[in-house]
Amino acid sequence: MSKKNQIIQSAIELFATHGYENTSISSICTHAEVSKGAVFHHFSNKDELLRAVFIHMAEVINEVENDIAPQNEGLPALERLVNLLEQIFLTMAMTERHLSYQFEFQLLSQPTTRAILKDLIDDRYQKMLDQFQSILQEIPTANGVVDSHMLIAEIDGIALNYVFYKNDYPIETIKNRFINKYLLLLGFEKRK
Amino acid sequence: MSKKNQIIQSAIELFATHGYENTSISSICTHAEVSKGAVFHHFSNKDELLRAVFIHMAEVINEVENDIAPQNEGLPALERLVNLLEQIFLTMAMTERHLSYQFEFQLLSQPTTRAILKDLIDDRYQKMLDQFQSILQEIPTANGVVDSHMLIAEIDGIALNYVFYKNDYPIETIKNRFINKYLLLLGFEKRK
Amino acid sequence: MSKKNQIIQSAIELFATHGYENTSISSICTHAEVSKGAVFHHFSNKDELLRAVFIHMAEVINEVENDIAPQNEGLPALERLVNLLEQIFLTMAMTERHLSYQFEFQLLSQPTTRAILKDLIDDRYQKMLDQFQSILQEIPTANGVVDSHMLIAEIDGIALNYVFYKNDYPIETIKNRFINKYLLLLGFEKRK
Amino acid sequence: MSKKNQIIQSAIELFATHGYENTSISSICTHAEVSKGAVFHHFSNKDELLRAVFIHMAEVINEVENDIAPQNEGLPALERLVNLLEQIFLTMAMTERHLSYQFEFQLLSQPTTRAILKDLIDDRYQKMLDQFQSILQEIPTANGVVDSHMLIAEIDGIALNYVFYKNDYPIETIKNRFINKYLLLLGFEKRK
DNA sequence: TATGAATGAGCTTTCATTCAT
DNA sequence: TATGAATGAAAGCTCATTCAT
Repeated sequence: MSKKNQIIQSAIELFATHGYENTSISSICTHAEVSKGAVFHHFSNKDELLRAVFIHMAEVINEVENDIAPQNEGLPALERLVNLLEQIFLTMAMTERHLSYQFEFQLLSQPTTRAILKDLIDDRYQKMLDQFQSILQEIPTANGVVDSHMLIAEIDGIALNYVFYKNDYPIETIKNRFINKYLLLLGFEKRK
Repeated sequence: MSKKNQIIQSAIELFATHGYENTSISSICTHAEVSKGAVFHHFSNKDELLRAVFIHMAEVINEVENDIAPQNEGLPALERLVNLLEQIFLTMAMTERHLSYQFEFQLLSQPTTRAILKDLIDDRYQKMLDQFQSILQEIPTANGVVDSHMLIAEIDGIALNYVFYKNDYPIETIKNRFINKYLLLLGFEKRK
Repeated sequence: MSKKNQIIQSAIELFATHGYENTSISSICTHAEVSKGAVFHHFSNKDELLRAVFIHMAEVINEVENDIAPQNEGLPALERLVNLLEQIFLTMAMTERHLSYQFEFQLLSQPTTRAILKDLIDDRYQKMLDQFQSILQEIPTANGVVDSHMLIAEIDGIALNYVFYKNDYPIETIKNRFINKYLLLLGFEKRK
Repeated sequence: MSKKNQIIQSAIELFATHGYENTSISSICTHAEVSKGAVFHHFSNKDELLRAVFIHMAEVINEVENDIAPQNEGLPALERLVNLLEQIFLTMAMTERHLSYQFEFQLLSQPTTRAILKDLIDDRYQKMLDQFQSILQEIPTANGVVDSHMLIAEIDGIALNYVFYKNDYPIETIKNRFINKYLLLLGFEKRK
């Protein structure tokens, strides 16, 4: 792995566990086993490193999603919606993803990091919005824009609470009642 | 207002707008027009100040809620649920509350602040859980525990997204569809 | 006990165990259960408190010595010398005295405290010198001035090492060989 | 000279003259003409700087001693003892050494510094003990362990008093009577 | 590319001291 | 006498960043 990648990997880990402000460049160097000069050679400053980290994380997530997405081709909208939600809850339950979820919430809710990443965050939100809208516009009972916002928000909220309360969280039951709620709202029958 | 209160007020404002880690005691002193010594006279360290701030915020919120709660006495469970949700969305829409919402998400998602406030956060979550459960247990079609968790999580998520995207956010329509979803899930008719 | 005395007692204990510079007025207040105002009411500043502490300690030591001294009246010089040395080693071995020995060495060897107490320290040294000289001048083989200085210095050194190495220190044997050395130097027979 | 050495040199001088607790890192920086960052780059904290200073001083002293020691090879024990004592009194009388003597007493008698340096102080004491014992064990009338402790303690005491009272101190006469005392104790004739 | 010594501003915290009550 | 809130200078230490090598 290149030094640049070592740095990004260590930064992800340390930013996520201790927070951006509480992670010094020094500690990243120690963790990544590189010198301070190396960090500033590859990234002009700490903010740029954070942006690189955010972009890297988005790429990793995209790869995973792209692996699954094609299977949805050609299915009716309702099935695609349910499949998408199932997939989202599935990745949410993967414990190795918890850290990156936590990290993202941190970046969103901290004023400084939010400002640094503003454009990237907005892009990312727009993509999620498009993904849901492209499905919902095919369902006449749906309010494409509003329901997309609502879906994203609610999933965010569930992920937020889940990753922080982990063990005791009834995530499986929530998933089922969550999907059923939407089926009913859109005028379909409950599952099971 | 006592100096101690001046300090807490300034801390709330600055912590919320710049983040806990990015707010120096010095800047709080300047803003509150007190000396550095005064801060450490009243709070043993910055962490304790944060806890005092969190407790103060919870008290203010409680007062508001207690003003409204009594009106719910004696009503049927479903009506109490809808009233509660209406009230939550109402306060969420009050722009003067946006800052404190943002602040809370920040505190929850930042590992350091979360650790400092762990007990207080847990208490607060438990209280919200109890509030929803005491209503839902009277509705046979509800799954008291699960639905309470889900309600809290979804409201969190909507608030999170709303306070960050503000102007463009279709909060009113979301509120209505949100409440309708729950009515349908619990086997009732949609409103309107 | 008066507040003033409470303060002095606490100051002795804390200065001795943590050092003068590492003992804050605040910690003395906590320990003595008095307010900060009380300390500055009785002592104009921290230096004056130190002087009061030093004077108090000297008084306590004097009282002990004066209890024993009269028994030496009328004895021949050599016997008075031996008795005095025996008494000094006896008090040195009292564990409750170790703290005040340590404290004194601290005050002597720290430039700041030494400066604050200069006059008191010099007085005290002069008194010890006089005490030994008044005995030694009656012994023709002694060099009154020099041997007094030497006795004081050596006793200091033994006390210094003893209080720091405590348990393993062969203080009893040292005492005997120490006294014998002086008997031989002054032309007398060894004891025992 | 490297910056690291500049820092150590300045620290020795300032610690010795003002005391460890009364010497700020800032003042060391000014004196050594380096930045604060440089100090903390080379020493993880003030305590570690003190340890480095102590170790450096011990090395310097060792070099001096090693220059003289070989001349003692092969001589009878009594002569080696006298030579060693002569040498110790000689270095004690060198005014440029007074500062480091004072400094050492300060470090020994201050609870905080003593704790920081505990292992180094104990090592150093053990070495002195070994040095005396290796000589005394060849003299049948000596009590190797006890007399070594006593010698160290008494020399300490004399040095302590000498460096603090300097000018008026009859150090030369004390030296002679000191050595004679030991000659007599060990069953030999006085010198001169 | 990469190193790590060096910088200096800024941080949290401590503390002797003052003063209105 | 006694309190304790308030002050502000100064402490130890951290850290992003620069730069000669």
